Amino acid sequence: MSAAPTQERERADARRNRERILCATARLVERVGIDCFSMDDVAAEAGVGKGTLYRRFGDKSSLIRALISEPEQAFQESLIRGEAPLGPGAAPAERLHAFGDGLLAFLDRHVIYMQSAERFGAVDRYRHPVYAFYRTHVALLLRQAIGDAASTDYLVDALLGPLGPEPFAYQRDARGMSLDEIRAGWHTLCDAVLASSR
Amino acid sequence: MSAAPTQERERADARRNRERILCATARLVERVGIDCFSMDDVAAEAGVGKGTLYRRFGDKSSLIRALISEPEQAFQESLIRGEAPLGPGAAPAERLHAFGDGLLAFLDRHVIYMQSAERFGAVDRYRHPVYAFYRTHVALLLRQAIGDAASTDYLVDALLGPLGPEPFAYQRDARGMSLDEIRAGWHTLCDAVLASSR
DNA sequence: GACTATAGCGGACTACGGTCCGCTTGTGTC
DNA sequence: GACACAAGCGGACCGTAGTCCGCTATAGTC
Repeated sequence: MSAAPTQERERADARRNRERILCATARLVERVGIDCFSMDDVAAEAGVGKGTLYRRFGDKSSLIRALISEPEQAFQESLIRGEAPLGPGAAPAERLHAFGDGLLAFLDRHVIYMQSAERFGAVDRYRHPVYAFYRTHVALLLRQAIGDAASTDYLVDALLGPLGPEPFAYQRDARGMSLDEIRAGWHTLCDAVLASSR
Repeated sequence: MSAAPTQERERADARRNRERILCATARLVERVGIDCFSMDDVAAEAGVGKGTLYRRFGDKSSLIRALISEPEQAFQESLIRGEAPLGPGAAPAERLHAFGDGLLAFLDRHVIYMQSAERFGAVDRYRHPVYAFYRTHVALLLRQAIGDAASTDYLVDALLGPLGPEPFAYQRDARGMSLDEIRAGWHTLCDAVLASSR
């Protein structure tokens, strides 16, 4: 429970309250489930005022995302500096497949948080900085793999589409697909796209 | 402004109020823009109580969707009974392309409503009956075109993904793509998927 | 240790979506 | 036309996300 100081200097009470809030939120999620607690509940559980909550986390969406910020940042880190095939060193096509596997594994664990955060979020998934990050990554790999065609940019979004929280949750929970089936499906899609410009 | 009686018998005052509400909503949307009015505003503008609003439309999402229910139903109708290539009579692959064009044209006109409805909706896009309808349609065409493989079902979702309100709005408004560029991109994706199993 | 500027705090307040329930009005029956 | 009854109505009410601003605690300075 730390979720990045981010600032150059953090006052002691601020730090204490940030941790309190994150712990309280995690406790509430475990006790009553995600989506079954209000921001007032969090404030009460943490023993802070609502103003403090919003000063630190902006909105409910950010608070929920903060709960999974560590694994999310770790995944992003491993894309840039991790070991091949997720990180640099492998062939672009191979890295692309590894990226899909990695993101699907991440979703399989954290999708409830992602969905909840999205429900309360002011910006949709596509406008979120994290999407821009993934987009850049996939665009680079795709261009390396199949070169630069008019529709390459579009195909990036097409590949990222099924890796969003809603489609994933739909496939897994509503359609009852296993993680392996979803993975296999995405690899088929990925191969189709990779083959399209060759 | 009618949006389907749906029931076997509708009382006169109920009908009158339904029309009032729909007209008032349309007027508000035009005056202040979508998302800039509350349900209280609608009730006041229509001259009815809030209870009436919710009795007829369930929630804000449904109210907004009701505004575009006529063109939406017309589009669905043309998929089933319309002229080829959108309706029956053309080759599956051709119908698939026509479906994408048609849905993108629909989105281009109504995406603001779709997004707003989704923001307030209790169920996400994938759980909405309309998605199930499109899904069945595309699944049928895809199976006719490339046969039944393990991942065919997944590819249906992959094809429908970029035809959602959020990705469309992102591509058009945030990325500045023209409708033609988006169309071309989807056709590329569609062709890639169609070629994948041949 | 006293002083000060300010980052941080807290909770009353607002706006909004949605519910509830007693009252009204339309409709079908005689 | 009178009656009964149910479909429909309306607005007070509730819970929740998010704001605002006067007050407090902290961290540097001397």
